[in-house]
Amino acid sequence: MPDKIYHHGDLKSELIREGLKILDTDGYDGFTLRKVAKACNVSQTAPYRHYKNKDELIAAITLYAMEAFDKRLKDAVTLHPNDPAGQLQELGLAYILFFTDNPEYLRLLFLSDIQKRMREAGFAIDSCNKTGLHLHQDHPFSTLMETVDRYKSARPGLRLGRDELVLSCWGLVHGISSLIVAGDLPAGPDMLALADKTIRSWIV
Amino acid sequence: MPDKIYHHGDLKSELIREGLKILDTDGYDGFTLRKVAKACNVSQTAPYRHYKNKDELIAAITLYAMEAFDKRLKDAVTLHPNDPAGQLQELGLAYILFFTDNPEYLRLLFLSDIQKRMREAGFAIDSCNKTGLHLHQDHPFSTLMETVDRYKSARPGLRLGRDELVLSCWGLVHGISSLIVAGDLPAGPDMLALADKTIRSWIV
DNA sequence: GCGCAATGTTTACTTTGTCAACATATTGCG
DNA sequence: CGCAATATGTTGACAAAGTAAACATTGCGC
Repeated sequence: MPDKIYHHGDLKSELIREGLKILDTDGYDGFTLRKVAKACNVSQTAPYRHYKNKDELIAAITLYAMEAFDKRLKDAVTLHPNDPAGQLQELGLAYILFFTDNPEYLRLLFLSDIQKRMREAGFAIDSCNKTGLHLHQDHPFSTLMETVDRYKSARPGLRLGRDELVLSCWGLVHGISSLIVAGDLPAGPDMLALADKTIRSWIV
Repeated sequence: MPDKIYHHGDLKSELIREGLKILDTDGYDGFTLRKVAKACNVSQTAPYRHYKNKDELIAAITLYAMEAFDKRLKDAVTLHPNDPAGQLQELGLAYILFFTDNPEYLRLLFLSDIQKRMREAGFAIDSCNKTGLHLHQDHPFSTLMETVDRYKSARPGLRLGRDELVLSCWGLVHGISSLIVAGDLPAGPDMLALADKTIRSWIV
């Protein structure tokens, strides 16, 4: 059997997997189409058969990461059936953990210019309307919003409005994630414990 | 008088100013040393007389932006002498406004790989220690922490600990800023009003 | 004034994204 | 089954951009 075959078989998805590895090890700035191609044992221009250009590969990787993120959040919620407060707290921690475990994902999901284009293609929040915050269906963050909504229903006396609550929860966990990943807050178990304690103190 | 002189006079700082403009118009990905040089009317390699490489110029620009950010926060605090809650609320809004007004700054201050190096060079939080969150002196975020500390002193009965409070405030405004800049939350006056209302509901 | 350090320029090399032309495998259709 | 169309890969080449080396010009301290 030859060491090298002409047709790879599943290059399209291996490019995503290898690309993710390279993002992990070399960072966003070190991410190179040629590196990804080499990791897949194909010529430097082979990726162009599957993605129009570098940006499209990154967009595909982003989509992949987005699904992983959504799954992680949904798993967290599942841990606490019939306990809206527990769900919200677990989801918040999962949100932070996902990004501290995979720092490059945060840049991928929230910082590449490519995101703007993706959002225009359907993965977008409805533009600002008077009726409040809504998300396109199947957006990973819809999981977050639904969890917040369930929590709010279970706490009729809450002084916060629905949108204020969404913004508080989402902003808090997103901000903590960002600050840790950026290095402005120290990573490590102590910080995660503090984050957990902080989330808990707001929710309970 | 010739249209072109050999010695620019103050290239080092004009590179920062022009670089900032290019970041604004072309984004981080479109930022090019050659473009900056051209904007300053010097040859493509002239910047190398003042900065070792592209990263160092970006680091210098970042420092410049950091100072502007710090100034903005300090101005916000000054608006409410002897009113810790008002200071905190005003600072939170200023934090968000600064980044929604200058979206590229957020990437600059929190996303470039260069930041890691800068933090190692002194602009760093003390690595995680048991005694809580502290910042290197003169760090822009020390303004935030001091404001939080004043607020906490004025609210002795607060159930939140000091570190939880810092993390809450910082995380919240940072998260909201990030989500708006990333495009996951709609920009615009409605959103800013909601953010303001949300901050206010937590602080007061 | 003169020499040296600071500041700019020219040239050239390397990496990387991308296109065009060509090669090979796969698939669908008579 | 045989072949044409299509999908997938390869090679070669070019342009943009970071950067180093060698050279040019200016200005400052003695």
